[in-house]
Amino acid sequence: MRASDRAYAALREDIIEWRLRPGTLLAEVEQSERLGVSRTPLREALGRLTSEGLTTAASGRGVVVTDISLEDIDELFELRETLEGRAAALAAERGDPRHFLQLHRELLAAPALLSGDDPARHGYYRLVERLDAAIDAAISNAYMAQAMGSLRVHLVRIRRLAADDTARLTAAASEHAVIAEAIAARNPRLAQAATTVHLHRSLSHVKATHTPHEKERHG
Amino acid sequence: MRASDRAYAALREDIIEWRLRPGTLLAEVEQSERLGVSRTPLREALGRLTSEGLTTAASGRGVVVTDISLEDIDELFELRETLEGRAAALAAERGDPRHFLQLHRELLAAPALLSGDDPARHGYYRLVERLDAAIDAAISNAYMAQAMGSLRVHLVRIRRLAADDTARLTAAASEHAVIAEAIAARNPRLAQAATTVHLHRSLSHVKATHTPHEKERHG
DNA sequence: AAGCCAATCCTTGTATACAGTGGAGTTCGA
DNA sequence: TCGAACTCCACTGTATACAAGGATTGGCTT
Repeated sequence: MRASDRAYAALREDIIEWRLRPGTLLAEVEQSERLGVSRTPLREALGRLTSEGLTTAASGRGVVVTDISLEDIDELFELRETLEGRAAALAAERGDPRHFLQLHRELLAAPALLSGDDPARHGYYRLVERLDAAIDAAISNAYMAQAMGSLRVHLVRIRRLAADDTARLTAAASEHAVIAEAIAARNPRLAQAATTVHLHRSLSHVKATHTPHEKERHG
Repeated sequence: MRASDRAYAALREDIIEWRLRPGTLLAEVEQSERLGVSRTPLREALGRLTSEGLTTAASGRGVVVTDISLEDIDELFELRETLEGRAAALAAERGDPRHFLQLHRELLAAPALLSGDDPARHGYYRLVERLDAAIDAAISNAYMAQAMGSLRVHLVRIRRLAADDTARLTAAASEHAVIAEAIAARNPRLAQAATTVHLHRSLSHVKATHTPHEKERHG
């Protein structure tokens, strides 16, 4: 694996996992020494992060980790509703019903994944990722897939802000199940509506859990 | 201006203007000599182009100019309809009607821009860009603006494929005028519908003019 | 004392040298 | 004659040295 890939992956995970908090200045020499690569591949990694929006170029000082506020979350979900709503509708038109029926069944059984001893909820999130991937594959539109992919980077970052308690994840699983069912039934309008409902409930949850911490300072 | 910016701008324009055709291999030394910069800034430029999708990394050989086929155009317009349709609706909800009324008036007068001696249609395209910018500003959503911006890069590239004759541009101007009027009237559904109509007619025109040349080879 | 200017330092931006890997071409064997 | 393997070359990937620019801090002036 290339050194620039390692630096990119390490920095990306540090930002997503909030080990590098918004506003943190990433100086080239500092980070290159920390990650054990030279400045050249590190610069490439920073360039990729900046193009994704995870970092912002600060003229003359370096790059800083991009801030993500409540306003950003509203904007992010507005775009998300636009893209994922349409994606669900297109998947309903084009997808293989059997595939989504299978995902529907697994999503109905998701509470079992949440009750077990899996604090990081890997099993659950993996199932949701499979639904996303199935929708991506069904619509077979590279441009749309790329647009949604660049969105998901920021969403994973937000996930860390929300207290994803078992109650919310159980509800989310059933919302996902409705989406999968609508796609399997080849009902585009229902699939889009179910996606809209799910996203609004997710957003409400994030804002409800995050607002109390709003006053804490960062930097 | 930085050398990497110059290299980026030069390569980007070469690709958009079809001076560098799809499939062309961009070797680092070759391009760095041609553009008069060293390999380091050139690599940064290539990285940016690749993240935008204008070039694709070919393992071990370098980067090649991304192909853009008729299928791509369908996919591109599918995403475009999703994003721009929603953007028009949001602009109708949030924009300043006076601003869009002004654009509406100018778009009605657009045929005058097309009849004059301006072979590159700069005046016309500038007016359309102002409408795009006004919609962007009205929705005030950085994520959505970025998504639409990355789309427009590819659209400019396609524009070169279509024979933008005066007849089509005159029709397009009147379609744009309808969109501006709907936004000014604060009618989101009409704005979205007008955008859908406009994009479908644009797509039909592109496909009608491009299909005859489909068989020509490139590389 | 406050504001402005200048100088210095730290930072990014660029060039180039070097290493490693992948590909293509050629040659040998079946 | 065709296929496969090996070798060589060219290209990318990385490191480092150097240059240039901006920001910050100190001193000077008002």
